[in-house]
Amino acid sequence: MSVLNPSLSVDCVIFGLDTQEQALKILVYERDIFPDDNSGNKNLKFPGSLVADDESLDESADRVLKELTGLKNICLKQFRAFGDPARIKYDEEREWSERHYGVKIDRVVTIAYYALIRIDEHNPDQKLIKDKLRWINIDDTDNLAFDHSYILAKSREALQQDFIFQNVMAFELLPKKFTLQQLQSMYELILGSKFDKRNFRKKIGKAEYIVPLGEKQNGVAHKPAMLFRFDHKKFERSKEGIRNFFI
Amino acid sequence: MSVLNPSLSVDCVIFGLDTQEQALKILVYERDIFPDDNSGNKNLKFPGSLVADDESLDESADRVLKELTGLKNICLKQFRAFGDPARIKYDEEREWSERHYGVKIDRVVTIAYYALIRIDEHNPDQKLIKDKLRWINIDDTDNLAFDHSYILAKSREALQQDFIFQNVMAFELLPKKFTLQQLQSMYELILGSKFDKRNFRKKIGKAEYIVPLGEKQNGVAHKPAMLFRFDHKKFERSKEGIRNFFI
DNA sequence: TTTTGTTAGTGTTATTTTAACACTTACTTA
DNA sequence: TAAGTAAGTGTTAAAATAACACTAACAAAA
Repeated sequence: MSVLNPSLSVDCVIFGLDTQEQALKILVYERDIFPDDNSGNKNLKFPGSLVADDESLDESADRVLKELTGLKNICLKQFRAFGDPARIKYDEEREWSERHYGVKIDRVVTIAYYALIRIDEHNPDQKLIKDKLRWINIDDTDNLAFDHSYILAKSREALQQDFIFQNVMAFELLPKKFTLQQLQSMYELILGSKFDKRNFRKKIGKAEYIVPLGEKQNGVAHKPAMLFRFDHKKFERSKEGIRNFFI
Repeated sequence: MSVLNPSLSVDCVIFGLDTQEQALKILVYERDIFPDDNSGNKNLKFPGSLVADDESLDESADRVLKELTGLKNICLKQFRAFGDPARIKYDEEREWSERHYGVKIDRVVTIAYYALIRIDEHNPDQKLIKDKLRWINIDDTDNLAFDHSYILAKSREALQQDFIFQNVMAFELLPKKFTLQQLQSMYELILGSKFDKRNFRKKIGKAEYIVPLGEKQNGVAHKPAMLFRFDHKKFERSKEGIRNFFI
């Protein structure tokens, strides 16, 4: 594989919903170039690499994600390019990049993608996990490598907008059968705010793409919840009629 | 100026509101590589150029726009990168690019920006206009150069989303003093749909950042309209409270 | 000076949506 | 059988939406 040029990369912000802990996490790759970085997260970066000369940006993102994490068939969404000349902050980072890629690196413009996945279903490659990859809580991400904290902030904005506009398949985040509580929790984690349970359920009741299964949870130490499934076709149809709020 | 690399460019989609004609237009640059292109628009492209090695992407877009059109102090918004290996469609285009930039071109990834301006205020440089630059109606843009028709389609989507989310200063499009009819027309042109006049005005009445001036139009052959102005500070403040629609 | 043409401006109503709020039910485990 | 836990449910007041048609004020033409 020959790289398109040494100045263009893709980076992947993978959001994972941890249904157990009810937390939103991101997948980071651990470098070891700052051995004594106890406080910050300077060693943590998003999976990313240089773009090859025969692939589109989308293809590049898919490939890089697969190579670095084992994750495939993930719906990655490009959301922004980052090209500040000073986005490589430390000399150690530049040196690490040059060693890592085996090319001279001056400046790298990166095209950033994000994806939403369910941690317990799409698990990254186990041997990679042990080695270099980690899920970390999204609120626990100060001072990541390069400008990756900034990239994370922008990816969250994009995610929230896309989520509201239904441009994003957030339902990948839930198990096939889910409860309304899990659904609400997902909304709250993505949008970063809390909703009233009854009002939330009233709204969901109108969304014909969330269909009750007539089954119940079992084995839980409380009243068992109804289970629902998500109807992709109806969801796609429902996307049409959204241009009603302005100003 | 040395280029960062010959594979990375910026392109600027400049939307201009023509208050007279009440039309939304885009600014295109005319090449002459297809002398007999009578039907299509293969010779028309957005202003764009290669990124220099010492500038950020945003700086590059500002510079390129200024060099090619004379426009400056325009608020450009990055919305997407385009990197399909086949986005240069014709050999003639590749040859033109190589002649034009004086470098070998294989493939160019471009970072696309858009801006909204008022045609009668920010006029592009007159001598450039006569030569190479033209405003064309936005519905009149089939088959532009490279993948620029696709870029245009994506820029409109981004514009509409940003407009609804108030991430964009659409009020740059109007004269300092404007009528509600002009305002409504702007909304309709950007969002591509029509609104009821009375309901529109009711909504506007609640937007405290659109303030009546107590003046009227004059010289018009009908009942003169009230004039309004736009209050930037109040607008910025009003942006905070938008996270109320979900699902 | 009157008429004509043109756009500005305005209010009501029925329907839908929102937001706030608290108790009972059904299950497991102790 | 009691205690603990999350599920599930309805009302109401306030606000937002959507549909709808006539009069007012000006310039230009007759």
